[in-house]
Amino acid sequence: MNLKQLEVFLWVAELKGFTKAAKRLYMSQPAVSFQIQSLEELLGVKLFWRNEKNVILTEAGKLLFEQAKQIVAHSNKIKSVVNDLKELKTGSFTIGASTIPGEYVLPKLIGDFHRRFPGIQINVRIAGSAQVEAWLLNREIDLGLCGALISGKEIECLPFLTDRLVLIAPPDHRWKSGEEVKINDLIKEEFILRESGSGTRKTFEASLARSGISKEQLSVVMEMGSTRAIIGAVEAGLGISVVSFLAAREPLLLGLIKEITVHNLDLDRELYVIRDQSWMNNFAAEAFHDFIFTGSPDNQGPSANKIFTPVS
Amino acid sequence: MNLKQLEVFLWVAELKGFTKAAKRLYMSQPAVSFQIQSLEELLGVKLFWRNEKNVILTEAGKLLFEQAKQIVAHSNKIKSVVNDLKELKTGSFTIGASTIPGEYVLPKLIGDFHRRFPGIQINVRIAGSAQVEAWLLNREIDLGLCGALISGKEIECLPFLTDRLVLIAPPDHRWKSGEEVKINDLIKEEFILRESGSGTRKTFEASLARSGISKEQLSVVMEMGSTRAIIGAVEAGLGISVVSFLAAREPLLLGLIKEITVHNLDLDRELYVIRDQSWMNNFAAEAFHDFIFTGSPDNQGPSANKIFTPVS
DNA sequence: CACCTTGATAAAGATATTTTATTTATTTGT
DNA sequence: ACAAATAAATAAAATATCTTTATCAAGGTG
Repeated sequence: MNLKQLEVFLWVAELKGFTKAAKRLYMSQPAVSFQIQSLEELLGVKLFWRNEKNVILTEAGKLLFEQAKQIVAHSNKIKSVVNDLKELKTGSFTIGASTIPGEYVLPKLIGDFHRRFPGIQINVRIAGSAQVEAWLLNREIDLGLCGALISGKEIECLPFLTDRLVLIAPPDHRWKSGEEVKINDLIKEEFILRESGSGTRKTFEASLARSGISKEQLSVVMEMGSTRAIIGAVEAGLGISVVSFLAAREPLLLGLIKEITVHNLDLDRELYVIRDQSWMNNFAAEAFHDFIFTGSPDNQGPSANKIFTPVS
Repeated sequence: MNLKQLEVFLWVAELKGFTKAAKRLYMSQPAVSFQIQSLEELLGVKLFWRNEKNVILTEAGKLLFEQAKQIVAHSNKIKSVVNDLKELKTGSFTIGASTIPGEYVLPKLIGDFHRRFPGIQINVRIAGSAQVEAWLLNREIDLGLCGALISGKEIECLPFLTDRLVLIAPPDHRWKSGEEVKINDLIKEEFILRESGSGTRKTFEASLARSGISKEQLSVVMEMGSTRAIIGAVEAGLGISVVSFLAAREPLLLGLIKEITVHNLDLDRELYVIRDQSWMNNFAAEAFHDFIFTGSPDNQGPSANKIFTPVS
């Protein structure tokens, strides 16, 4: 059997005539006869009662008519369903993000994207950078947002946002807000930091190393797995810290903590979108990837991209 | 789109390989590649992620997989549904019958037929012979059972059962049960008869005419539309009548009425199956038509055919 | 590094479908 | 009733489509 046969059959039944169906289908009448005959032969029944002046469905024809309508409709629907996928009217993808981009960048991005493409379901996973990379290689996520790369051999990695780390201190710290201190002054302080291996910690230690200070010279009094918890600890006067500006912004504005500038210490760090080049493209994931750089058309890009210079 | 493409697609997806699908489908691997490519081109999406060692469905492929399974299953079902019709596992037809065959022959026939072909739905209409013929020409019924024909030009008409009319009288009538009376004796009697135009009445009048008695010579004291009602009236002593043996049999056996023989009066009459030759065949109706003559295989024909000589 | 498996591609060959031309049957208009 | 018209069937040629054989390229394996 064959969809062409069914389609021709439906039109012959609908228009009650081989010639009429042929015109409707832009084919010759013998071709219609041929399709109907081949279908009748296949099924072993006459489908039409050909007679004086009219062509009428037999019982088997009536039965087939109902079934064929459904099949042809269903097969046409396939095209539109696949098209919906291409046109981002439907679809889904999974994005993984490390904590800073996941908590401070992704929510707004997702919000804007969802407003633009309401039919797309987005699944989000948040964990450490290493886990995000593992998920990607494992093909459990379509895209990742993270602060640092580990292996990176098969992974496409594009910077999409420049974050910077800021030195924060409790409001009652002897350094004044906005004061510029020297790098060596840091050695005397007590630090509360994210665990080793976290993107933030690695960035900070790399910056110090560039300024000739080894990580062992710092006095780390506490390690915490959550940037928000660290900020809370700094607020409480337990020590000072270096955290992503993205996370510190609100407590800074509220005066719960203060920012200290360190002379000559470069604390900028890129945030990256990562993607497995060797894996297939998912329309929605690709659209989101583009969206990260271009932003929504009806909304001049995610706010994070405005605050920090977007990097193509 | 085309069912072949979908079928090949399903097997490639199922077996996760072009070569494996090719073997399963008894075709060459390039033919499989061709079908998948043409489908991908048609839909404008990649359906498989072809890679080292494995072939994996893309998102669009997964979507298509679900739809294609249904379509292919549905199209396969068509063949079996049509086959059920051919094999009389399903189907329906409408039969019309005049009162005598409809009430005394058809019930048993239908019962036997239904036992033999339980999937077939039978619709029955009962009315006068003229109405049955009109229904047939109007194509409202597939078959008809009746006692007499009117036009008959386009109608195939086969006798399937010989009925005979019997003269019945009340138990207390002066004629004795089984007594043979002369035709002229009938003129002195008071008759209760079916209406003019009914098969029974026409047969009776035609028989009388053959014996030289015109219908005006009879004294008809009552006309009734129902044979059963006539028998009741005869029981009650309102007169005598001539009715189908089929209808009179039970009251005769119970002694509620008695049968009188009329010397030299031929009251046999055929019952006919009628069919419109110029109309299409319905599998179930045709099977029933055959069944009327051959009877059920597991049940030596309908009892009516045993009591009266069946006529081929 | 030779060898095997898997899918893609090209070109020839085989099928299937469509068209043009014609036939048959029936209907319609005069 | 007879020519013209309409509708479907059929035959043969033309075309389109699908399949195969042969071959290639890439990746994995012993």
